[in-house]
Amino acid sequence: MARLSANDRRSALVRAALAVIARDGVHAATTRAIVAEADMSLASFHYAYRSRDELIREVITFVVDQQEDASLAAIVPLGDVRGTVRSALQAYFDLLKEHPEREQAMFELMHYSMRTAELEALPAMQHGSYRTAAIALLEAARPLLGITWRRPVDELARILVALTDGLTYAWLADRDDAAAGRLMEYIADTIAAFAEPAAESGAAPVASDRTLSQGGAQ
Amino acid sequence: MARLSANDRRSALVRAALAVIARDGVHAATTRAIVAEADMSLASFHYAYRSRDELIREVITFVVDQQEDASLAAIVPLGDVRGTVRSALQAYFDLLKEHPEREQAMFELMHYSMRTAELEALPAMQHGSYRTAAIALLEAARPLLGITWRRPVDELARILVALTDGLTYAWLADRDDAAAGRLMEYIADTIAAFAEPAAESGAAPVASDRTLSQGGAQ
DNA sequence: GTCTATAAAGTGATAGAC
DNA sequence: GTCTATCACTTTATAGAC
Repeated sequence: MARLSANDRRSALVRAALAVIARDGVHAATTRAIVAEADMSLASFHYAYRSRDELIREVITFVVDQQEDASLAAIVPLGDVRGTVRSALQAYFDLLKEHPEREQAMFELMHYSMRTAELEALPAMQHGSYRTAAIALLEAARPLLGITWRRPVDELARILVALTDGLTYAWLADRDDAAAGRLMEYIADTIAAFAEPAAESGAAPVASDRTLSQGGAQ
Repeated sequence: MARLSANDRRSALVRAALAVIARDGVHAATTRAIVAEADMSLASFHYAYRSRDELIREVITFVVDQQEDASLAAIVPLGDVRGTVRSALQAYFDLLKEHPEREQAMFELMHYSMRTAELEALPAMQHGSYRTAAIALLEAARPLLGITWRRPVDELARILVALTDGLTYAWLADRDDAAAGRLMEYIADTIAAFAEPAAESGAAPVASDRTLSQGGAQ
């Protein structure tokens, strides 16, 4: 095996561990499976990491930090609130369909953290980073669409995250694309119902949308 | 150890396994931990079950069946749709707060099933049983409150289950009671927005409620 | 730094006495 | 039926040669 710096080796092991966890689950991510994935010897693992737990801890902080950046914050305003939310959801759902194992791995890693005293704080941090992404989406939409939100953005973000988690879990359980589509329609409707045209603003609202009706939106 | 029938021993082991899983997680539910919990010898385990996998399979089918019965179907109509849904959610949330490990165990067992080829079908079944319970709640509310639903009950059930899953996951992650309370208020509002007074009915509607507005309901 | 070899502990499962 | 003892295997982690 080529000589790698400790940092290179550590990050290679983190990526290998993530690959194993996504493919076979947390319980299958043994040191041997991880070094096989990274094409390393078992001893090299313990040269880079003191213990398996130390690696798993770094895997979890890695995915939490990673999420902080990207996620669904890639907002593409589509004229109205409903369409904007709907397209953001579709982008997320496409990713989920393409790599279901990844989202499943996130869930498993969070449950692992909840069971590990040392990692107790991480689920709240991860959930917080999801909420941060949702807040960014909602805040970005406000000036672009010429709207304001009827309730605190933080509260709407919690609603959006809860719905997205529910969508993810439901689809992972039954793989029902059509039902997921209907659920996304509802989510777009219910979020749009919290928007109202901004009263006074330099930018003209791009479009008004159905902010009051919800039941008949589909 | 007293002599037990095979059935008694099997159900004792299922209960012991559930206790271990709730307390320490699925990965900690080794045959030795389970027989210690049940105060049995290791050999007795293999007298009752061919393998550990066979027990875990029975544990999962047990919790799925159990859920089919009880869950949140204990409906207490409270005059209007919003209050009825809100109180059902509160009852569920009180259970969650009292035994967070149980709900966590459910999630872990489902993820375990998703990773086990033989148990692949169970997550869809479990999710289906949640939806069945939600349908029962929505159907029971209809005549009691003199309302009809604007959309197919199955679709509303999916929304309600997604929101409940999201609520559960969020609270397990951050244990924020106040945020969970606000989320439950929203859920009650958004479900109530799908109700409308029944047009023609023998029973008089108990109360009309805000079926059209949603944003200002809180 | 990287390897092979191995220690030490835990796992599911079984044999055989009673 | 129920037990103790043990097998065969896997796991994390380390020792020591190179």
